[in-house]
Amino acid sequence: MHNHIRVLREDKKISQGKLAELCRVSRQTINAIENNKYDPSLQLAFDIAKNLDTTIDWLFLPKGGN
Amino acid sequence: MHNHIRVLREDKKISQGKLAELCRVSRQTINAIENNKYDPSLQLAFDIAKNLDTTIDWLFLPKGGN
DNA sequence: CGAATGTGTCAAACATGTTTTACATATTTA
DNA sequence: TAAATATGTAAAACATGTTTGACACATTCG
Repeated sequence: MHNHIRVLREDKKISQGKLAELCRVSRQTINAIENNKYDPSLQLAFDIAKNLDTTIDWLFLPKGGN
Repeated sequence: MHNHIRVLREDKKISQGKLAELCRVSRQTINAIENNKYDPSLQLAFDIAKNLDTTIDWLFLPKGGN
């Protein structure tokens, strides 16, 4: 699963730590997701999308196409 | 997290077992998700949405609004 | 330069999602 | 009515996601 978090986050000029705080998760979690270490939970995916003013369907590109 | 899986699945007249097979997970997984025992992984959420011809953002209603 | 901020990473512990096997009960259909 | 199909549920094992604390390195800013 690929995602567009980093670009959008940098567009909004907020740090991984700030996004983590907005989503109420640790900074390591955001970092791991941006670097494709693992996928976020569905709830966290919604939180990230919301805080980056977009939708899950736009932010994430599932394996196997959608 | 609430979801509209059951209605959509019944609209398409497929069983939990059939949807499970299409999504390549066990029937118990689909059953647990329909009955809000836990949320699917992000990848599985995409697979379910795809097989029900809809989007994650339409299918799932995250806790805390979106 | 030195301090502060941002990013990458690691390990251990803990939380959540998924499979398998199994059984009970209901609903449909031959 | 009997057989087949569909659903709910449970426990154990296993896989994945998340936290905490820690450290390294780079970049920015006073």
